[in-house]
Amino acid sequence: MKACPVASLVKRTYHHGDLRNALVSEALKLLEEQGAAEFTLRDLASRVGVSHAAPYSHFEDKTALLAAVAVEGLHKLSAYLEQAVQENSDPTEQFVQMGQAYVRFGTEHPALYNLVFASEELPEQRDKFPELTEAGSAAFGTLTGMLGRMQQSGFLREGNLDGFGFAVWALVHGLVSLITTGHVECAGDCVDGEIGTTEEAVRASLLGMLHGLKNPTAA
Amino acid sequence: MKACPVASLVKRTYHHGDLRNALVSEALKLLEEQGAAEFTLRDLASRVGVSHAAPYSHFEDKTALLAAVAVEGLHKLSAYLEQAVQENSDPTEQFVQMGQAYVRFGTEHPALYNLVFASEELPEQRDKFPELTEAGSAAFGTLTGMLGRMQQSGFLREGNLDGFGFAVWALVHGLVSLITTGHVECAGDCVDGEIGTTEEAVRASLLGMLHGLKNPTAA
DNA sequence: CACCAATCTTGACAGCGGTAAGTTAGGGGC
DNA sequence: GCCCCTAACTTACCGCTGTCAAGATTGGTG
Repeated sequence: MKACPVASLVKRTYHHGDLRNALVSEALKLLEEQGAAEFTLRDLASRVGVSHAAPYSHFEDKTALLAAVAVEGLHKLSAYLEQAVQENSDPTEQFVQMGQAYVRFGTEHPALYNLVFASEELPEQRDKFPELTEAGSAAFGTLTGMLGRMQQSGFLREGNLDGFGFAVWALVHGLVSLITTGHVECAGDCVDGEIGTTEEAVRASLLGMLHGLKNPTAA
Repeated sequence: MKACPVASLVKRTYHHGDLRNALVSEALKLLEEQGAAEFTLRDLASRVGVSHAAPYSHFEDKTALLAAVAVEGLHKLSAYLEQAVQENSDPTEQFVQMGQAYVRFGTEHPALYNLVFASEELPEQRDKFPELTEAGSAAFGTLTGMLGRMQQSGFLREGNLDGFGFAVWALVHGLVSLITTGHVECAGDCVDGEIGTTEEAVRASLLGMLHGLKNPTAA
């Protein structure tokens, strides 16, 4: 009997063939279904159809496995952001749409987002996973790239680009975090109420920040 | 022998006398020393000098214990914010100082802050712990209260107060989260470098957001 | 003084991440 | 075509965790 070279559900053999990728992609699914707190190596392994110790042949650690998943998440996030750049030409709309794309990614994949940005263990081991830093810098670069073009065209005022990026990133990151943890509805009853839908509130926040970064002499 | 009515280190008796408060305050210390991930009920119990199951006489759950700790954290945060209001009269400075006080609280007590705002289990069980919602609303009220006074004096433009508060809160929350998780230095090498210290970057971000909320006809 | 109920201890359980030693089998060298 | 080496996988185990049940202790009330 031939071994199945790619991950599939037909007839497991002793050697899986592509366990590493199967683990990462199944972990992504698992994170969509449940939170990161309930995420278990043993559960993941049994879903892929291997024993609970098999992942240790491909990952040093649970953290190392999660780091690989986080890299995938960052690539996904970058795709969201790039799309917003390409679909809009008007600078204001490009800015707002990118911010909303960021928030959309976070709210559509809360566990994955939390893993990437709110987890405590990944940052300290970041030097062990250079891919993680690369993918993060790429996403941040998409943001500062857009800001740079807006600045060069005179739409944004002078100032350090990384500083602008930091402020914008903090805003959208905070929006995602407050929305996904459910802190929005409770402290003010503002969402879907007085200030309209969450999306409108996000747009308003982004416009506020953009106004602070704008070139005052521009239209 | 008389029992010691307050928590103390002298001669444990079978009945502690004030175990509930002792657990909460020791948990606060423990969170200062180590992250929330390493926080263990058994460790906490042994530090207080009781058996590992003793906390279950006072808390239904580990989550319930953490909820009580989170309430304390929110009270501390409120104190930080109130202080910023009382120590500044100039509206711009009051706004910036409150934001910086928020960020200072988060960076000085990262594990406690994370427990309150980034934890995944507390929100879903918030209806079980009404004190948690109350304390959160109080802190949010300090923010919107300040914004309301600034709006009434004409310093801020018209608009929904909760919406403004949501935007500002998201910004400072994002700042805390990015700083404490260490995502700032890596993606842009901006802190303590090109854009100066973290504190300056925080101030600049707050000024940007404030500018977007200002009344354009004001000075 | 006796008893009750709250408090605390002891001991157990399942499930977790991680390790060590043994088993299987794919693939290169002959 | 065969052998054997090694990577991949399994099984069994460890210490740890949160949680529960049953029993021990005792302050306070009648």
